[in-house]
Amino acid sequence: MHDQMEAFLDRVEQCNTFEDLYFQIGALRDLFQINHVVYHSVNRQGDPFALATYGAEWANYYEKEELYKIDPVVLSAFERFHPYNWKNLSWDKKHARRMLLDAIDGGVGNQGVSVPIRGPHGEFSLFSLSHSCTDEVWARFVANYMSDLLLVGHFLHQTARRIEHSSKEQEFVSLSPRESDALRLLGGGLNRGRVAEKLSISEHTLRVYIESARFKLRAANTTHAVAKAMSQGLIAI
Amino acid sequence: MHDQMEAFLDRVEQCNTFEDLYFQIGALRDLFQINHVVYHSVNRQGDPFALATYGAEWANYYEKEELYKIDPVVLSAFERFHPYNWKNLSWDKKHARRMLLDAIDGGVGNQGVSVPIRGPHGEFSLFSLSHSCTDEVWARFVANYMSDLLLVGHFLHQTARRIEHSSKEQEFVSLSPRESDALRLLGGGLNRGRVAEKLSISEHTLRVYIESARFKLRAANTTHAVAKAMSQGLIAI
DNA sequence: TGTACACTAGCCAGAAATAGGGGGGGAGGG
DNA sequence: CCCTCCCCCCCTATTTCTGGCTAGTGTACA
Repeated sequence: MHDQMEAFLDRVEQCNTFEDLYFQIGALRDLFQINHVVYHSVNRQGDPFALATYGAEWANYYEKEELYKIDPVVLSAFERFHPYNWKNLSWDKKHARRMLLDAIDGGVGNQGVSVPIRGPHGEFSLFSLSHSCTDEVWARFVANYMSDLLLVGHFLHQTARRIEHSSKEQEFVSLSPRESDALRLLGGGLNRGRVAEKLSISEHTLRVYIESARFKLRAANTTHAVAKAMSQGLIAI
Repeated sequence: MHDQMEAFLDRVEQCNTFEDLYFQIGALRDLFQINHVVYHSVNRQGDPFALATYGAEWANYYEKEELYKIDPVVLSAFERFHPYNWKNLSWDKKHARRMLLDAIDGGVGNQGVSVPIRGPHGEFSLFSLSHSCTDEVWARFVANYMSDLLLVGHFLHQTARRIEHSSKEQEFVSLSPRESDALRLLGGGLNRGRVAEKLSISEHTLRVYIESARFKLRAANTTHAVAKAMSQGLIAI
């Protein structure tokens, strides 16, 4: 199995189009002999993007019903670092439990595991496997292939971002130290007076920084600028 | 080697203190037979934290001279997703080249590879190996152990955050749908008038949501509330 | 069958942020 | 040498946000 995984990772790295990648997603499903494999970007502002072995039916239903708003798999992804078994999420809300039943009906399976993947500039993807089996069998599967899941997730993302970057030129903003300091402190709840005090500059000067940061980030106001800077990984609160 | 890496990852997972982790860092250096191993958080504002096999001399010098401000290894980390060989960075700046010579003098080695690791809430760590050898030997080393480096980096970070989180407890809040809608749209740059319009409620009502969200999140103002909600994964911009 | 909480709506005064404009100094790269 | 970018300071007018009140409906849960 280990050699097969190495070979798989090599094939992923050699993909040059999303079609290639989609094919590898299917190959991985066959390799693991499970119901489904999904890789999708949970990017906040970018175009939604997904490679999934799901049928279009479930995908459309999911999209239309805005299930990502209540899906514990997606919601908890933002909090997680390590791959997580879907079994360990909180399914006690009524909506969530109903969604789970819908998902099982939709052929997704009653078991799943997701790997969160974070890149520069706030890139965020989720790599998930789902299957139908008992809790025990699935727990063993997850434990056995933990390392492989991490690597596959990483290489899928690596390849996806290479393909994406080759197709379009993206502009990344960078903030000057003072600008990011200003936004960070503002995001920390300090008002302009406090921030200026903390940075040992006049409030007027501070304003220049905030405005230039807003301009760079194309933000409508301070709150927007802080939110954008956070989602692009430029600052951390 | 593969079995040894698996065993190593297990030992890392079993660490319960930073001292344990530091011991494993040293063990990894011996396992790879290289000069140095470092794991450190590159958090922009948070408490600096590092586990390194370096001597205190170089570490102090690095810290005192604020070399992280000009170190290409650190600066390019923010842009990278995949592990990167230090050879491929831009050392053409005058400061950078001088720093490199200092580092070689300091026993760091003339070769290195770094693995960027990103977690929730803007966590950002760097896991680096350094050594003294020829470019060719090092390139082979990096290529051979790429997967291992990724896994070790991941598990080091995973364990470090577990140890850190166990020492301080966090409070979890939950927002009502309207509250999170309000914060999400505000974070998107809309002003209160626009948000109220979009949610089809009066601006006065919207304010109640913002204030209750602020209260729940213990935020000083709207910007703070949005930032906190984002960093806790309650909303995504 | 309360009790809690989400959701809705309004008013007012004061504090804070934004939108424009003006100025200057210094460090680094082409 | 110029050009760019970062850094620092000041003014006024307008818009927006915040904090302090009151008060009704509906739903979920114990």
